[in-house]
Amino acid sequence: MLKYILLGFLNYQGMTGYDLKRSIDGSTAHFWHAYHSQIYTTLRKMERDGLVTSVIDDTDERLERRIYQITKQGKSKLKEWLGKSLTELPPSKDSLLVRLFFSGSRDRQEVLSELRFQRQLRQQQLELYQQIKPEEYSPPSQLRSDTLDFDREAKFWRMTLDLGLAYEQMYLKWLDETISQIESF
Amino acid sequence: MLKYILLGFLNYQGMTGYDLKRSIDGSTAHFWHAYHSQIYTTLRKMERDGLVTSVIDDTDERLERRIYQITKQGKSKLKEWLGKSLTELPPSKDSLLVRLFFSGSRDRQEVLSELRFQRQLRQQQLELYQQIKPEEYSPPSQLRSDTLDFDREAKFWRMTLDLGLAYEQMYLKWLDETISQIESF
DNA sequence: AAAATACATGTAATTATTGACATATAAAAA
DNA sequence: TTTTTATATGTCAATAATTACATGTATTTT
Repeated sequence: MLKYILLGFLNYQGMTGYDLKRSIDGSTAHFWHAYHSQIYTTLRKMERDGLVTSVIDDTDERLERRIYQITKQGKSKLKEWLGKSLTELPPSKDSLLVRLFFSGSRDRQEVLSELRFQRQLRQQQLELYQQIKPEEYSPPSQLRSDTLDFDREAKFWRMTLDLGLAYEQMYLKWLDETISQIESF
Repeated sequence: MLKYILLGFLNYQGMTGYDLKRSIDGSTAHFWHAYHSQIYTTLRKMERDGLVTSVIDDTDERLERRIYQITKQGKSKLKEWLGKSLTELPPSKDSLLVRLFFSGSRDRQEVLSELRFQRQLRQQQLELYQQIKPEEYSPPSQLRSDTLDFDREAKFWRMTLDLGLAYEQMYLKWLDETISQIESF
C-alpha cells in the first residue's frame, strides 16, 4: 500500500523522500503512516520498477536532495490501483483493546490509570485534528501538477479528516463510558 | 502482540492451535486477528521460550490434536506485560481512507459504488457484532482455570465489543455523510 | 558557543504478516 | 456416493513493518 501512497503524493508534485515523509505525517498518518526507512526503501524499489525517477537537486550543493518524480508508468499504475475497488473489510488492530480484553484479573486502579491516560492522548489527538486544514496540504501552485483539480482533491482530503475526527470522538465517548463502568464495579 | 493474546487465552484454559484460532476469530478478531500459520509458528516459539508446553492428545488417535498449556513462566510474562501500560497511541491503518484520499480524480460513480459497497459490509459487520454474546466466550466450567473470575472477565470482553459496535456505527454514519456529499458534487 | 532540532539520505537486522502449499481424518450436505 | 466443509497440523517464501545504526549540513534555541 505504501507504494500507492507515494505515487499519490508524487502525482501531486515531485518531492524528496524527506518531503514525502512530511506529507504523510501531516495528512495520511492517522490512517496510514510509514517510517522514513521504509519510504526510502520503497522509493528505491519503485525506481527500479520504473514507477518513479529521481535526480539529485544541483541547486543545493551542500544538502544532498534527491527529487522523485512519478513516471507515465507510475501514473498508469496508480490509476489501475484506484480502479480496483475494495471488496472486503481489511483487518484492524488495537493494542488497547487487547490489553482490556485480558484485564479481568488486573488491579482496577491500574486499568483506570491506563484508560485515563489513553483518554488524554485521544483528546490531544482530537484537538490536533481540529487544527488541521486539509486545504493547506496543497503544494504551492507554481509547483504542482497542472492536470489535477486541487479544490476537488481537498474535498476528499477533508472527508478522511472527518473520519479521523469522528473516530476520536467515538473513542473518547467509549472511554468515558468504560471508565464509568469500571469505577462502579 | 500475538504472543500475549495466545497467553491470554491459554490462561483461561488449555487448547489446541486450532481452538486458539477459533477463539481469536470469535472474540478478538475485530481488534486483533491472525492467520493459523502465524499462530502455529508463534506457539512453537513460545514453547521453545518456555512460556507454554504442549502434549499430543492421546484420546483421539485419529485426529492429531496438540494441546497447549500455559506455564508458570508464561503466566508471569503475561502479568508483566499487562502491568506495563500503553503510553502512546499505536498507529492504525485504513485502506479505504487511503483510496478515498487520492480519489479526487476518480470517476464519481466509481467512488460512490465503492463506498456503498463498504457501507453494506459495515452494516453486515454491525449486525454480526449485535449477535455476539461475549459471556459465551467462556470455556465450559469444568475445563477452565479455577483462579479466574469469568463473570468479571466477561465484563471486560463486553467493553471491547462495545467499542466494536460504536466503531461500526460511527463508520456507517460517516459513510452516509460522505456518500451524500459526493452525490451533491 | 554549545546544544538541540531540522533537513537530508541511507543500510541492515529483526520481527510480523500474508498467503500459498501440503497433508490427513471426520462429518455434513448434495 | 460424492462433494464440501470442518477439524487438525504444519512448512515456507515473500512482503511489510519496526527499530537501530550511521552519516552529514543547516538552523534554531539555550
